[in-house]
Amino acid sequence: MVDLNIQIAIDSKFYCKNPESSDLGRRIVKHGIELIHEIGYEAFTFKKLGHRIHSNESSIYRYFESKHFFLLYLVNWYWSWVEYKLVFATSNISNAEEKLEGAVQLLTEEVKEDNAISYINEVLLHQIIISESSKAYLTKQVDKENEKGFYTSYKRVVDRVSQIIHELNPDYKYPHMLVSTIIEGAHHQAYFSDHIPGLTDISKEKNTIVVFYKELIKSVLKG
Amino acid sequence: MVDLNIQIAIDSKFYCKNPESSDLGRRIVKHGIELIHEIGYEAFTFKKLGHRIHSNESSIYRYFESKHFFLLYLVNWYWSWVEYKLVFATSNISNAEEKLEGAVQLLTEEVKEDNAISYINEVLLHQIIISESSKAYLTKQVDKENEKGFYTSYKRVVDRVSQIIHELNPDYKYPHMLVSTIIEGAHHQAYFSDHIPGLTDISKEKNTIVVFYKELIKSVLKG
DNA sequence: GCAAAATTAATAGTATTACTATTATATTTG
DNA sequence: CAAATATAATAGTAATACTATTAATTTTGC
Repeated sequence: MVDLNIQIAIDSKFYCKNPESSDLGRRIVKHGIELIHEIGYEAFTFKKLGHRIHSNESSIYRYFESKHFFLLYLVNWYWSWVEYKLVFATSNISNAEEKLEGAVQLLTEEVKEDNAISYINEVLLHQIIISESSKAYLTKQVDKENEKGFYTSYKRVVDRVSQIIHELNPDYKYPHMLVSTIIEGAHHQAYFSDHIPGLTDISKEKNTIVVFYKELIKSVLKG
Repeated sequence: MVDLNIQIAIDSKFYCKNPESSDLGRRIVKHGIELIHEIGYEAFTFKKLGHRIHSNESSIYRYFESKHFFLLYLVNWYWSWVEYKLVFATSNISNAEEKLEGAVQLLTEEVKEDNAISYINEVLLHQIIISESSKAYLTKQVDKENEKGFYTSYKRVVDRVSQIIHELNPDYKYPHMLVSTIIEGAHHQAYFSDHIPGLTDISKEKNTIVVFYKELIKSVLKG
């Protein structure tokens, strides 16, 4: 995937001060991703992050209201990035079936290369999405946050793929459910195959997950 | 579903002292479920629970090592209960297709009735499983805990349904992935339809989720 | 080049959490 | 009815998830 040093614009509701606007801000995001990846969201604190980047807890709070908002920021960044890749990967394909296959590929495959230009390591971020992102919405504030549009970037991705499904099969009644089942499913399967393999059918050839969901969506849309 | 006042036996690794063995233990579980349902896992503490049942934080610690173990206990109870229902619902059906349909029904439908005999409210517990259970395994200790068999009751359910799939279609390569995709998917869809409806295709008639996954599994196994 | 503004760092403090340890008081049971 | 066990009460700890204040540094606008 060719990345032309893109800028992912993140809505200001996710931060106090835009972390893209300063060196400190970018270091917070970069090392924040690394630290969450290393020790997990529960053990992650702004104090530890401050220490790691030779800065101060209180300075990080000037960028992010809380660690929950930091996670929301990362999740949002991720889905905006996926949307960008999705548009790029499907824009000049006219055949809906091909377009859908490309989309499913993108949503279910491992992220393997880090775009070294940006300060965000997409490989690590993808792993964080798999193992931590549900903690962003499995909370008692979900309704309030949904109203405020905190999950729109995720919804936009689901919507775009649903539209492709609609092109291909206008009678299919559950495109959104199908897409979100595949997205969440691919994340779960990746996590399970690493940690609870009894819940999957792992094989050493790596792209079992992609094959499984490509077959699945084809069968389902055939009816 | 007729429940003959069944006893779900939970492995002793989940508790310090068996909560079924005393009135206090049963009150801890009963009101623990209610409290987690009310305020969510993050805000839930043994101190609050102790206060609610007019007992003491330290007394609860004699039953459960930590709130994480309390959640593991509940999750385990849930899957043991589902396994029981699964065996009951499929045992005297000889036709594999019918059996599978019954299984999918059971795994994707809403739990609506509380078996008032037991001290566990299955309706609330099901809701907790939907919104909190992934927090039991999305942790950095998952590998250690999987080794110790903390997720075997979940695996057993997945295995049983996978076996039915195998009966029906011995060539199908991914029965475990299909089953765990459906189980996790149904939970997600239930949560999304309540909280982030843009990710689903909700309709007021309630059993959309059941219909969706029954159709899905049929299509997939047809190939 | 310098003062004002803005940013960052350092320090201290708070309420709460997730526990452990100890002791006292009930309750059960042999 | 004494001994064993269960429960309750109290106190204490290190860490968390912050807020507030002040000091030091950097940026910028003229």
